[in-house]
Amino acid sequence: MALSGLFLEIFRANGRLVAAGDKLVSPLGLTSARWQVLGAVAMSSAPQPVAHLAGDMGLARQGVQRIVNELADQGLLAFEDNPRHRRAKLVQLTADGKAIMAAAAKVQRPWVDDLAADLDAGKIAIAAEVLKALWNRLDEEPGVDGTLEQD
Amino acid sequence: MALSGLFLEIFRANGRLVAAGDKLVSPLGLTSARWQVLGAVAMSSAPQPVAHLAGDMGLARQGVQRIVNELADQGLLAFEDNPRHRRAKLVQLTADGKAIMAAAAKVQRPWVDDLAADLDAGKIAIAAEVLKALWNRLDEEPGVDGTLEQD
DNA sequence: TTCATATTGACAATATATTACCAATAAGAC
DNA sequence: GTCTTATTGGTAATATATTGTCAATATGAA
Repeated sequence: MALSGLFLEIFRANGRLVAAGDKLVSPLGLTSARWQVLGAVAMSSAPQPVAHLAGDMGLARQGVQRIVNELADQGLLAFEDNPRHRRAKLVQLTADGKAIMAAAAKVQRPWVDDLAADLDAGKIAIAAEVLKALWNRLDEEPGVDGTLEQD
Repeated sequence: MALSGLFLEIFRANGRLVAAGDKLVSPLGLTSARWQVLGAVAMSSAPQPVAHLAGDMGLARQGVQRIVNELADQGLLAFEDNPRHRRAKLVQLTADGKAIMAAAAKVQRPWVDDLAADLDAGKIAIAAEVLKALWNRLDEEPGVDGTLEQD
């Protein structure tokens, strides 16, 4: 089954990407996970509560919460009052957070460009399309009772 | 940059696959990680020491060691003396281990077939090819000093 | 309003992974 | 033979992520 083979490649690629990301941004005092959280905040058009960020990333709410709290302690993220929900504060990049993301982008760009040079752009697009279709199907996957579970 | 987008899809797909695998084999008392270790043992043509299995999986030796030890305590794996190395025992599936892998395959097959039905087989192959090329490049990636690090 | 439901954050327990370091073993250079 | 190096397993500390549970808050139905 070709699809099972793809699964193994996804596991392997994921591990290497996390390791490579850790190495890339460790001089900035970041890790892959923290960088990804900062990226999710940066990419969102408007400030989001933690639960929404976790949903975007496809991760459990609680894990993202832990990292967001630590990044806030570190001064890279800040909580803003949410007029629509008293508890669900909106997460924003601070000036320091924006600066560190700019620094990360600066080391990331040549690294990604170098990687991309060896790969076929059309095939990259197809791979991204397949993976997105795959995880979208997995998100819809019903439980044994036919319901979709949350949290 | 299209490649950066692919990275995000890999992270998302990885998380969903682990979650789906956990759900699939939890009735058997397995997790995704243990299932993958058992799979690595099953797929190897000859019994391997733990360090080789970890290399095949692209994971740190120590993490695989922990799971192998637990699976051995559970009676699913067994260590066999290695004539070429006194410490590096060879890991093998026990009868129980083979039975549980057969049971896992039985629930996995229809699940994978169902997923594959919605995806283009040719594109799956391309995606696997791209991911393999990607992590191969990441494995070669030199450190800042130009050397390849191990362990 | 009142009630049920969903969302959100907080906290704890656990599984999964990493890195770092050490000891035992093996292989090869000399 | 000796010495150096690489491989391998063991152990510990830590980061990452999951699930489970609870309380606070918001939403919508009755």
